[in-house]
Amino acid sequence: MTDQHHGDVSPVDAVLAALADPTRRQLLDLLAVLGEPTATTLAEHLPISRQAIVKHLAVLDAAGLVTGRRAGREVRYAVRPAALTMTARWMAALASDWDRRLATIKRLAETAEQEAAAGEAHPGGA
Amino acid sequence: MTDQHHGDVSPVDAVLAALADPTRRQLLDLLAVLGEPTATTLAEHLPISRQAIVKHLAVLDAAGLVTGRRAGREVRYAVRPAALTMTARWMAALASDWDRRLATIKRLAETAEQEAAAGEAHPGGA
DNA sequence: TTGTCGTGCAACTCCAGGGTTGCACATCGA
DNA sequence: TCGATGTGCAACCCTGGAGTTGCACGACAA
Repeated sequence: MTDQHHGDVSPVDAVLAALADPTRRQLLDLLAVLGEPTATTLAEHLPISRQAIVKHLAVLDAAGLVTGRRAGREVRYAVRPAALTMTARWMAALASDWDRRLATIKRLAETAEQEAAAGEAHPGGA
Repeated sequence: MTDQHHGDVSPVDAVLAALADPTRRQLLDLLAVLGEPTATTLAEHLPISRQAIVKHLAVLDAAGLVTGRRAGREVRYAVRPAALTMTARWMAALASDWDRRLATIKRLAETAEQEAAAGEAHPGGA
């Protein structure tokens, strides 16, 4: 009933949920800056435990915003722009849809106003 | 430490948090479709109470995604595309930033690889 | 004025998820 | 081989917020 025309069910759902958390956004920024850090490295840059970071990375991974490559005994994480780009596009489309609808409503309102004015001018026009 | 170059502190924060909830997105869609409904009207279209809807509308309003106009004894809500557009742009910029960084990293890696190969060719080069 | 309808406020329940700690397992260097 | 380092798993606490119900207040119509 809600996302019939936009496909909300898609990754967009997970991406928005993932981006909702400030720590997660911080993590993404950090990821972009550090290149391909490990969870342990990231933990050194944030005031939370490594475990918390791993959980966040799992969420980001599920949203397709991040990938983890195993390298020996460590796991190197990197950012993935694709999902973000897709979501940005989704949002832009939604916004322009709203714009369209609002413009239509405004136009209708103005038309109705004019017709009302015309009705006032010809009261017997009923 | 996180939003120094993107200005994360801005409305974007609130917008993302607001969009994180599926019910809220549903509400936005409904808002766009119905034009300028009241909380009560919206409640008739969703499986939750009016009070819950009012709370959601408050969140959306705080994020700048919605406005409420008083009209007599009722309040008519309407969608506001501006904040969404802004957030979409923010996301797109972030994504392209990631792309830039990833490209740089990749290029550096390839360069290092070539130099390593050159080093192999001239083992005494140290 | 009275009844009705819509909104606003407040208290309450409930659970998802952010964060922690503790420990077991695997990998690397010596 | 052994110690060190990094990861993975599991149990646990605790707060935020989604949702509910109940009621008081304000605005409209008769």
